[in-house]
Amino acid sequence: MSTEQTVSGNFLRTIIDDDLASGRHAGIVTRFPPEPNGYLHIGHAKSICLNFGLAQQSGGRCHLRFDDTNPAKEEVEYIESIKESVRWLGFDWGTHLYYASDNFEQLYQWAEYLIQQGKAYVEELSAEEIRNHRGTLTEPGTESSSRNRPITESLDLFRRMRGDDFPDGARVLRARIDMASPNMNLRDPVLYRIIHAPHPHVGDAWRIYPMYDFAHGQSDAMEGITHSICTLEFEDHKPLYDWFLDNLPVPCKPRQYEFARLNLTYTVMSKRKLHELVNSGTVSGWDDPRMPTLVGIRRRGFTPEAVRAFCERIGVGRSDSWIDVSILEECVREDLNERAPRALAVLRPLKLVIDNYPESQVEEFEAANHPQKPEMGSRTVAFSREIFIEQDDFEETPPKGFFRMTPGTEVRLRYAYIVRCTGVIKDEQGRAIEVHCEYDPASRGGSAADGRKIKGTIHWVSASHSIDAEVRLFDRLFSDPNPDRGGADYRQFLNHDSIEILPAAKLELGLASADSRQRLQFERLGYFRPDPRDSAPGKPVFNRIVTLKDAWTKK
RNA sequence: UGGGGUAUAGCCAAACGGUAAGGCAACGGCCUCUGACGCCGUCAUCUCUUGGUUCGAAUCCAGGUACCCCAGCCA
Repeated sequence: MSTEQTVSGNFLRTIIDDDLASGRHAGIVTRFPPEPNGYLHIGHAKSICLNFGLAQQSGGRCHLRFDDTNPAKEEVEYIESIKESVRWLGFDWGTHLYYASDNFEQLYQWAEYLIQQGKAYVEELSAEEIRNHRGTLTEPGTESSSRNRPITESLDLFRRMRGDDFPDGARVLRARIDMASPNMNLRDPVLYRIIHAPHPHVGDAWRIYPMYDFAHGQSDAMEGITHSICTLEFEDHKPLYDWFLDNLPVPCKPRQYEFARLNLTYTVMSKRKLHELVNSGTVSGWDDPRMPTLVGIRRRGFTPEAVRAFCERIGVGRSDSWIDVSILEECVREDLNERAPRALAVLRPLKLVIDNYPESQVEEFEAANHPQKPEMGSRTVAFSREIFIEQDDFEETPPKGFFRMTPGTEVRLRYAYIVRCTGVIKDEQGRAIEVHCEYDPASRGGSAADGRKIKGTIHWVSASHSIDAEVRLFDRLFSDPNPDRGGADYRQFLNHDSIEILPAAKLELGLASADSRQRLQFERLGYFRPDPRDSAPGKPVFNRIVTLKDAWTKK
């Protein structure tokens, strides 16, 4: 059934396979149920890949359902962005797009049904009073006098709640379960509250809105969901989830299963904190390339393939886990190494003059677009007497093991010639501003005529055959692996060097017309792509997606 | 302190009573016109801990310990 890639089993896969094998279910139906109150992030990607992936692998289907039960926090903007991000990740819900709000009438009827059964009642205590009645983790709650209100009275009150007879907060509908339950969720949870706010999907049709607990399971049931997969913190809600399904005439009984949410190092994932980063101007927006949002990593240049590979690689379990962000970066490298054409670019230019090269001469060298993939073709790059090399590739007094350019030794200019450094010109501060060298005319193309081995190869760009471009380098948003650690203010761990803008990098000519759909490897530097928002025709602004692995600077 | 969870290598994660998969990282080596890529090798006598059952335990039982979640009219 599945392809050659052996997907290692996880506990959810096992449950589904068993259910299929035992005939408990003829087909699998899952759902991804975001609340449209913010943008999706990499943690959601894990859930999306899980839900859609599990359904896909078992020939079932996965629904996209908006859990839009709280109009005070939800917006159309988020609905659209979420749809866009799920599609970008590569998943298709087909015709199965749902909104919990489309079920409001049925949910309302079911709420009346519970009242009639004596299993729900209208409460007039304030939020604070309800809290005080709830008890604590170790002490049982106390029943409110509303609990024994006659059914007809609750029914009348509930209908008046719907009919807009009360202001926000004046009444709620509660389930009548057990104020002494050790599970706080069962201490007569609130089912409906009054909110006077326009709803992003159903407009002003309602004044009362169901709580998550009253909407989620029933919506699952109405959609015929077989496996309702959510994160661990909802485990305590499962008895409530089941209570509704057992006490209401629902068409089927989905089962809830929980998995551990994704935690990524050097970032934050809570919607509240992401909102704060955006609203405080710490980042430029939800799609800032440093953000863990899907719109952010998309703009940065990560591919959906890489994100999916990441979700596959990290696995699924029930123990709290912290995934190192370098695993995500490695997935991006693996994907881009295969498909990104190579190019030459110098980020921090240092002029190199080849003294014995004819003043006005220009040569063209052939450069492979991918060293392992001749089918990706080649291009020509212009070479002349004055070129730019990377500042990091020159050291007047090199550390041990350095085999780039240094006075007296030879180095290869990729695809061009072998040169020997003859000297350096420095400014008053002692910084190299111009390096001089002589080339070996017999090494045209980069290979020595006598077969001598040249250890170092550096990249370059011809001074008069290059364009200037802005290049943006991104680093982790936080300097601590876990900015949430110990309840401290995560903002104190902000990495103030998380973005570096290089205003005048030198790029080989062909890059002037680079399109934001292209992702390139700048040889020896990393993977880059033109920023889709800030690039202009003929004037790209490049984002560094991720660096190349570097065994040298690591030492 | 009530309830619900989780503990297998630096980070994830398999193993379902039969003798600790795999990935990432790390380390050593090879290759190399990208210090990239690729390739080869090394990497848990042991599964939080203490006892017990068993011919045999990461798996079963009992007791500890640590960490996470729950007292929203959020999801």
